[in-house]
Order: sequence, then structure tokens, then C-alpha cells
Amino acid sequence: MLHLHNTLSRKKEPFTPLVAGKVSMYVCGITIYDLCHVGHARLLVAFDVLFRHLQASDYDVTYVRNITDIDDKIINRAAENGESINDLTERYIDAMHEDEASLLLLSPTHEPRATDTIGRMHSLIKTLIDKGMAYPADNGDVYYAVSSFPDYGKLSGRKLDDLRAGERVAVDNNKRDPLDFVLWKASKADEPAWDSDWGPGRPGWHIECSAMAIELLGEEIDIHGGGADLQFPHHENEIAQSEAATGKQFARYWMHNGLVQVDDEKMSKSLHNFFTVREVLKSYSGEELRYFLMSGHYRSPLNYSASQLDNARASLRRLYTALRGVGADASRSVSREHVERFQAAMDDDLNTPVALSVLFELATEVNREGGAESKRGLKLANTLLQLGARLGILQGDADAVLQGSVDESGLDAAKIEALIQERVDARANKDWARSDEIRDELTADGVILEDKDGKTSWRRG
RNA sequence: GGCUGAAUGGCAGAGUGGCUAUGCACCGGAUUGCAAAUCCGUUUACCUCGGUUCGACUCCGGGUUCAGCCUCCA
Repeated sequence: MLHLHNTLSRKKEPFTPLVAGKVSMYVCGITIYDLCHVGHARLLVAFDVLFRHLQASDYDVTYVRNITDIDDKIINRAAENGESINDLTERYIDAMHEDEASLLLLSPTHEPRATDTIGRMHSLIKTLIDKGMAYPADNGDVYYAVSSFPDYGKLSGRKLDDLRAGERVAVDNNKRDPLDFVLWKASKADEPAWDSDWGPGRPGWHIECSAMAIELLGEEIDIHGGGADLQFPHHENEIAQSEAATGKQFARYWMHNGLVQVDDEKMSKSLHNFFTVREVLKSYSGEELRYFLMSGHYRSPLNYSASQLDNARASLRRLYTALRGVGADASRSVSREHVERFQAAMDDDLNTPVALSVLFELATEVNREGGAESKRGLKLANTLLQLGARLGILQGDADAVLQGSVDESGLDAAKIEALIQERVDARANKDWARSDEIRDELTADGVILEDKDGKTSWRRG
């Protein structure tokens, strides 16, 4: 049975969805004003793994991951660039979709944009005002009154008094309480605006997610996810708004992925220590990056470094090496024992490191069988392939993956094959000098030869 | 200062009250014309101080260090 760590209780809990067999899941996606970095990639991969695992466990999953396409940063960036907000967001949404494809992500069921859900935001805010939990201020903004929600702080384990004591923000006279947050922002002259009962304006960040989640998944959802840095205040505020408006528990399981760090410090735009996905893709494949992001538990911090990516590459190489010559065939039998251990690891709050260790054991056993030629070898290799699919890896053709690295050398496959043939002839004549000379040449170009059973295969190192 | 969480072998990274994680690297052996790949084997751990226990890396308490959040953030 699946157990998930719930931030609400800070414990692993057995997972039971609201409606048997169905799961509704909302993940806070990206505020789109720049290219995705590795931190974003981790979020995307972590919840893609959850999505896949739920589906593999026979749940009918509705996965919503939003795009925040209206926000101060977006407005500012568009102004800096001298382009329209729409041009900016379209451009980066396209780029994000490309990055997602590189990371081998499944598409979420819905990918709503904040600007398409303004109506629901408006009605939610109205409800909150009617209930006395929100108030319009003199400056045209509408604020949420945190003190009106007794459970405020239940997700992040904070108390209002502690928060006030640690308050570092300058007091805003429009707010009744410095911790009140904005639901609706009055627009300045040249800013985008939507009409509302409180004058032209735009929604606050927090209400956007509540609205998109409720719009597509209803007032009660099973799983709500996001980065650990969103726990407070974003998710706390989502709970406050949603539960105050509907009177129901908004999300039953809250999940947070750990942050990617660089030199033991959070990777983020404000710290200027981030690497974009496409920068990484210049040197590593999307699958390698994906593997790296799954190599630790999703809740732990993950330190980004080139040597970690190298490690991911070496690990994938080992797994692919065991899969050479094995084509996908879902009808073949699998090793039940391995599948069960894999499933148990994933059921234990998505323990991907242990799940991956099952794949390595399979690879070792395939190799021990002498490859996928034998019946048992084929069964094991097939199991490896199928379990890889559950994690969204190992689905490429093994030879093609091993032979075509991102970092292309000057040699094309035909040239390599020709040199190999020349070497085969030399070896037949026991001309070891010429044979080694050819191999050294290829090695210098990043091509590694393997002689096995009288045949020579190659890969890029 | 408050609230979370973490400290494991050369590196990365799981886990368990007593028994091999796993990957990379290293060392020895097999295989190979020599390599590579592969297989077999060995070596290297559990921040610190106390406590509980027949027995703790694993539970409890103190300490130290680190990270995240408390401001936009995946």
C-alpha cells in the first residue's frame, strides 16, 4: 500500500483518495518570466514520478500543474525587455515545454494559466469578503484577514504571534494586520487589469492557485504539491483562502520536494547561482539530468554539481549496457520478485534510490546470465526495461543511447564502422600494432571499442 | 530570535535495534592478443556526549555543525 509523507502531519501516512480509484492532484507550477532552471526541473521530475507511480498503481489520476502567467515579476521583465507580457509568457512557455520534453515528462492532465481563471478568483474573493474574512482597503487592494482563520499556520507549524514577532516587512497602513496578504491588487495606469467589484486590478499570487485547483479539481483535492520553499507563505495562504471560502478541507495530502542546492546553498534566481535546464543539456542528456534528480529522495535537498551529473551518466550507462539488443515487448514475462521490491520501494513515499537499486540488481543479473540471449536473461532484461518505464528512463534504444552522446565527436557512425572493419581485418592477421593504433585513434575521439564473442561494438565514452 | 529538517565509508546515496543497500572510484582475481565491457572477491561508515537495552548507526535527552522558511522563490 502506498504511503506518502504528508507535510500537514509531518509523517508518512497511508494514502487513501477521497474517491476510490481516483486521485486529484494539484502542483504549483512555474511563474513564467525566464527559462526553467534545475530547481524547477526537480519539481517537475518529482511530481512526474508520483504521477507515473499512481498511474502504475491503477489510479485514475487527474494531474493539474498550473502556469502563473500574471505576476509582478512578469510585468517588470516584460517592461525591461520592451515586449508585451503575452509575448514574454508565450516565449517562455514554449521553452518550458521543450525542457519538459527533454526531461521525459508526461503531460499533466491540465495545465491551466492563471489568466484563464480570473473569474473563479473573483468569485472566491467575493465569497471571502461576504464571510468577513477579507476586506477591500482604501488603496483598491483586497486583503485576506489572517486572524479570521483560526487554523492559520497549521501547515508550516507557525503561530501568528511568532510570525508577528519575527516580522521584517515594513508596516503597510492599508493592512489591518501586517500578516494579511493581498488577494486582489489594484492596477497602476499602464499595468494589465481585469474589471472587478473593487476596481480594475489583478489577482494576488496565492488566490490564483486556489482558484485553478478548485476550478479543475473541485473544493477538496487529494494531493497538493510544490517546492519546499512554497510551504510558507504560499501554501499556508492557499489553505486559508480555500478553506475559509468552502468550509472544506482543501487538500488532504501536502507534498513538498526538497530544494536543489549549489555549494550547499539554495539554487535560486535571486541568489544568481542557478543553472538553466538548457545549459545543462549542452553537456548532458535530459535523461541524465532526470536520473540525477531521481537519484536522491524527493524530500531531501540535492546538491547540484557536474560530478553528480557524471555519476548519473555512468549509472545510466551501466543500465543501458545490460539492455543492449533488447527491444521493448510488453507481452514478455517479468520477474515478479523484482517488480514487487520495486513497487514496495515506490510505495514507501517514492523511495527512488531504493527503486533504482532494484534496477541495478537486475542489470547485474542480466549480465551474469550473459545478456538477454537466454530465456532468463531476457526476462530479467525485460523487467529492467519495464521498471525503467515506471521511472521514465531507459526507454531509448540502448545502442543508440550509448553511441550517440550529446557531446558529438567529429566522427560519424559510418566512419567509425569503417575503422572498426579495418581493425577487424588487422586482428584477423594478428596485426596487433595496427589494431591498437586504430583503437587509440578512436579512443582519442571519444569512441570506446568492446570486443566480445568475435564481434566488435562501440560506444561513446 | 521563531518554525521545520538534516548530519552515514574517497564521492553520491538508502536503510535497519543484532544479519550485504545501491552506483561511481579504489584494490585483487577471472575473461581478453592487450584493452574495453562483464563476472567473482576484498577494503573503507554511520557528527559528539550521556541515557535506555543482553545489544544502538538505528530509540530518548543535551551539545555542535549545516540547510530551508519567517521577503519574491520549485
